[in-house]
Amino acid sequence: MTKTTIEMEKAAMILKLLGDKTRLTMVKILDDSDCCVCEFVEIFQTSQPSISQHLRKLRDVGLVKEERKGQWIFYSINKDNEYYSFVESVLKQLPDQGYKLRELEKNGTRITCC
Amino acid sequence: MTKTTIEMEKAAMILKLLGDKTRLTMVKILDDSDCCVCEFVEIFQTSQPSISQHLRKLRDVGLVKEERKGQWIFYSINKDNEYYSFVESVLKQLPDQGYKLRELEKNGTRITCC
DNA sequence: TTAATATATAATAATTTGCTTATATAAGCA
DNA sequence: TGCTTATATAAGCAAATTATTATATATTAA
Repeated sequence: MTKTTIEMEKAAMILKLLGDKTRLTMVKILDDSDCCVCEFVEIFQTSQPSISQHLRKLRDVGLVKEERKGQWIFYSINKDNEYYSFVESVLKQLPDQGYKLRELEKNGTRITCC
Repeated sequence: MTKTTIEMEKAAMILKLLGDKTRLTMVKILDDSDCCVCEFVEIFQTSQPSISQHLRKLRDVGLVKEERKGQWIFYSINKDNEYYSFVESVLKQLPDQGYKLRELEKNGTRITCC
């Protein structure tokens, strides 16, 4: 175990960030596979700005990082983040969300876009 | 491991609840020892209604329970709660907060009140 | 170059949250 | 019984959060 305890204030900040269904699901999905913005828009059936704003919050604390690939911007978990192990310990309690991406593939929405 | 995964929606709800420094610290403290309201007021140096309101949120989802002892009401972790193991998995990442109660003892604030 | 697509950002509005102040209730004590 | 202490609750308010609408930027394709 590489467990260094996290400060209470920082822990509360991270938990608040994860305490939103959309962001929590995003992070859980990203923990398995990189994803681009339009896929999240499809998955959550919500507006693009809303998705972007959630991603920004995650990015602002360094939990996720972005990488442009042509027209698209892919997000991925930032394993170098100081809170990564704390976040992982939460994520591993959650049910797998891989089916959400598989649904996209079934719809053809995944390939079309990314 | 008695790990039954928690639904995403419920997980987000619990994380939001814990995503407040005061509540997170309360729960961490209660995980070690029962505590009464006036002790929390002392520890967090804030108003009694504010403490009561935080406790109510924790109680409303069944994370903590109360027991009256004469004049005082003691709060404790509700280990029967369906989210208990999820919460525990978070709490065990956090630094021990026992020193906060020991400080009260030093001040005499713990004994005086409870 | 123009149009289309993907994304970010800014401004605004709606909702939620957390604190304060005031008040109510319950128990213990003079 | 009346006073004090511990706690809860209600109402009001300011700050924070989230979603929406509008607009800007970057890339690709025609």
